[in-house]
Amino acid sequence: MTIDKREQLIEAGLALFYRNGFTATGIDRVLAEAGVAKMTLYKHFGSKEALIREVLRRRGESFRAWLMAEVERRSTDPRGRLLALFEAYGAWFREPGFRGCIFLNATAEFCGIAEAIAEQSVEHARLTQAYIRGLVAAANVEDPDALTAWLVLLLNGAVASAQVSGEAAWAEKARAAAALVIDGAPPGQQIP
Amino acid sequence: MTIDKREQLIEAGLALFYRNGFTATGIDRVLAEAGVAKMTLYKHFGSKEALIREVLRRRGESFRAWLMAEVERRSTDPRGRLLALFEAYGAWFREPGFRGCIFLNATAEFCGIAEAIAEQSVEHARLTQAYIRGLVAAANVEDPDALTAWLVLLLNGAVASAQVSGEAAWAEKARAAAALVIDGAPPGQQIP
DNA sequence: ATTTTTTTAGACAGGTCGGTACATATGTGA
DNA sequence: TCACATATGTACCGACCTGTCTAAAAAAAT
Repeated sequence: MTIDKREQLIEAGLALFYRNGFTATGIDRVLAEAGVAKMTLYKHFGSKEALIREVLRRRGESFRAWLMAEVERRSTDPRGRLLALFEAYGAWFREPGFRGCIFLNATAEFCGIAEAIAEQSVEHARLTQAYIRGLVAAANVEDPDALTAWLVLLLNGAVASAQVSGEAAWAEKARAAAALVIDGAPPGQQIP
Repeated sequence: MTIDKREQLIEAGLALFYRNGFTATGIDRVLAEAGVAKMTLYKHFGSKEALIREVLRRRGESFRAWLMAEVERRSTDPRGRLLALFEAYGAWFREPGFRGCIFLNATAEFCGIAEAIAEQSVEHARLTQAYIRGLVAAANVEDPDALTAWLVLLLNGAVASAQVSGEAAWAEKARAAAALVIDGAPPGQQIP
């Protein structure tokens, strides 16, 4: 095969699930978009749920890679990188077709219903927070775990608020709040 | 009729839509739960979408009323009431069957798809923010709009994080961050 | 007691859902 | 050239979807 059918299914699934929701998107629409036969989907994934899981796993990988690259590109200063998180989110909110975070959306649809899918969101949150925790560690503050939690709260809040209101400016408001909690967090012991 | 059928439909719809999602919940399940005939639903609401809209409208009213009562009950001090928002949210997160905010869930399913439904979430956010704005106004800070936005971000972030992780403790983390931004916000001009 | 409104059960329509079966075709490597 | 894996189209399954219809029953109002 010149083109990997499996890949096309994941890409089509990502686009359609994100745009129209998971439950509302039928298998047939994914097949039509991917240009693939139904049996091929079930050979590769076995079920719609498994396809969704794989779509989320892949989206998590690429989103975190994108976020890290954006943060590193925007600043080299440890504190600047924390603020760069919010700038990257602002750019994300302004992408055409932005419809919130697919993991928060998946949680809204599947938490308490399809745990194997919801687990992907937990995992993405865990990995994203671990990355932010690393950025915070470089910023030398007294309580890095607390600051990490505050930044995560502001980031998630910005996503939710931006999705509901359609206003990407929530990213800048969150950035301002982040600047305040970063400065408000007492610095750790100075290295002499 | 001894019992109002319309009311039963709204209550059954709220419970089922919240627990299992909007798209995933069929009309028939709502009818069975409400103990009502199908025609009665369509006489009262005309469509599933209209029922969802009414469910959200009613849920918004009762949630905001509950939140206001909780905040007033927990503190009389202006700053204490801002923190009481987060304490009320913590109690909410710990309610059995908590599955996030039904408005954020509705936005995840319907934003960009069924605007008449998504609009209910926008309206709820608007009214909730107006209430918080009033609380902030009483706290006498220099930039009440900014503080309102920061509190909203932390509240929404707490809901999203608590839903994904299942950990209600995010409410206390958000409360700590709120205390920081409240204290970090310079006080407004003192009345002599 | 009679009229009027509301609610009922159940069948029905026209689709879509996720998933399976099967026989054919297409491409690949030995 | 032959064998093998992969992908194809299409039909099909039973279940479920929202919404409509009808004719009878229950309830409310007069």
